Amino acid sequence: MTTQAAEGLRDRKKRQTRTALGQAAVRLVAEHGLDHVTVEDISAAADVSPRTFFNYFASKEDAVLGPDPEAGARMRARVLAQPADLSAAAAVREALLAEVAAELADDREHWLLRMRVVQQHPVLLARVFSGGEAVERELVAGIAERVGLPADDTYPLLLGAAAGAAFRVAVTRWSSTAAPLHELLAEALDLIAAGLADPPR
Amino acid sequence: MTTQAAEGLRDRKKRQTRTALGQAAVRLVAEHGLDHVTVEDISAAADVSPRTFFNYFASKEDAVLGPDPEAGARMRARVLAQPADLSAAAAVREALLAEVAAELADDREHWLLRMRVVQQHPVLLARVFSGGEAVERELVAGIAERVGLPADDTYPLLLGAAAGAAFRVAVTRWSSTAAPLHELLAEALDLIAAGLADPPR
DNA sequence: CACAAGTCTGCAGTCGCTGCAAAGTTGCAG
DNA sequence: CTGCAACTTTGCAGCGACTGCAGACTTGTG
Repeated sequence: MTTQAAEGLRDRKKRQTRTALGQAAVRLVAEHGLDHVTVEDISAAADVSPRTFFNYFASKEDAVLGPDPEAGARMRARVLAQPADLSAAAAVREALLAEVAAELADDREHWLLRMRVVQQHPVLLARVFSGGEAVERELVAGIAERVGLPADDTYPLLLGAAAGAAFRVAVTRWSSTAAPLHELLAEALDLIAAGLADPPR
Repeated sequence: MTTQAAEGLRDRKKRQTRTALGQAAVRLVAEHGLDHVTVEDISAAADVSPRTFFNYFASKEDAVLGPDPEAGARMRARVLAQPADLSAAAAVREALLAEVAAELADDREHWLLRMRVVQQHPVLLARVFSGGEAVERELVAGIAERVGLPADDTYPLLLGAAAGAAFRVAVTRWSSTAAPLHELLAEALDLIAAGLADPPR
């Protein structure tokens, strides 16, 4: 998120390089498509050697998605911070909406562009939220803690996976409508909370 | 599923090669782990050239997962075949349970081994069911048709994604319990149908 | 200023994956 | 059963992702 004040030259440079790579990746992929952009291109645009690219990201896809290692911890904290009278599902709903809002407020341009890239490359969709990623695992841990169940119980796993599904669907739909993302996300989460009952005709 | 009677030598050989590759892939990966097995190893075990491997599967992962191009159509048909008085969510529930039962009955050994491999390699988990795969898209199409909504409406997309999530969670849990898969799957689907309400303490 | 620790880079190599064209098989019509 | 058309297999050449290693360079510290 926002940059810490007390950090040396070294760390600042690292951060700069990382975001330079991430932004170059998103921009180039948006322009030319995922597999018309090589790691070499991205590195060149960020003015580092291709080898250095892999010191920052494990794969080309990671550079586009900008993993954000703190996102998991944030989601976990958000879930636990919701009022105690909310059900777990409602807490996850609020946490997710808040996270998306915060993310959008922080980095708007880059985030929008990234989402646009993702919806053009479904390969990436699976990795955005769910898929054994650290984010979902942390979220599941938060849910488990909140409801007092082990993290490998069906309920937390499922609520976490369902939240991921709602998020992906919202992003997917977002590409084909004019509606703002948070509305689509809220709609999806509500549908799930209603047990996916048949929609009104 | 079961092999057609009327097919020439040519097609039979193709089918044989495909399953030989698939089985070799699963077996070797189960023994040595996903990235200690090369495409060359798999091809050698199936007694074809590495180049031929790629005439059958687009990637090493595909060989392990054995995409089954008909699975999507089957799921779609199953959803539409459920009694009309069932809600869409219930129809999906029955369809999924039936598919899993049929799959297990058909190919038991190979399927069990494959699932075991998957749970050891979370990278594969994302691709098993969901993730922009053809299966989920067909399922969504079936749901959409059943409820009379366009296939890019939130409801069908979400129900399809939720079914995928339930499936993945069931497989995940399956690895750490003694319970049969269909029970875990039913439990997960029921939880979703209940709107993921807080579990009883 | 010197030294430890960390970072960047080039190099060499493995593996996944693709296009192409030659060689081998199978299906079929005559 | 022969010869041709259609299809499959294979080798080859090549790109690009990704990794380990070791040396050069930079930054933090006493």
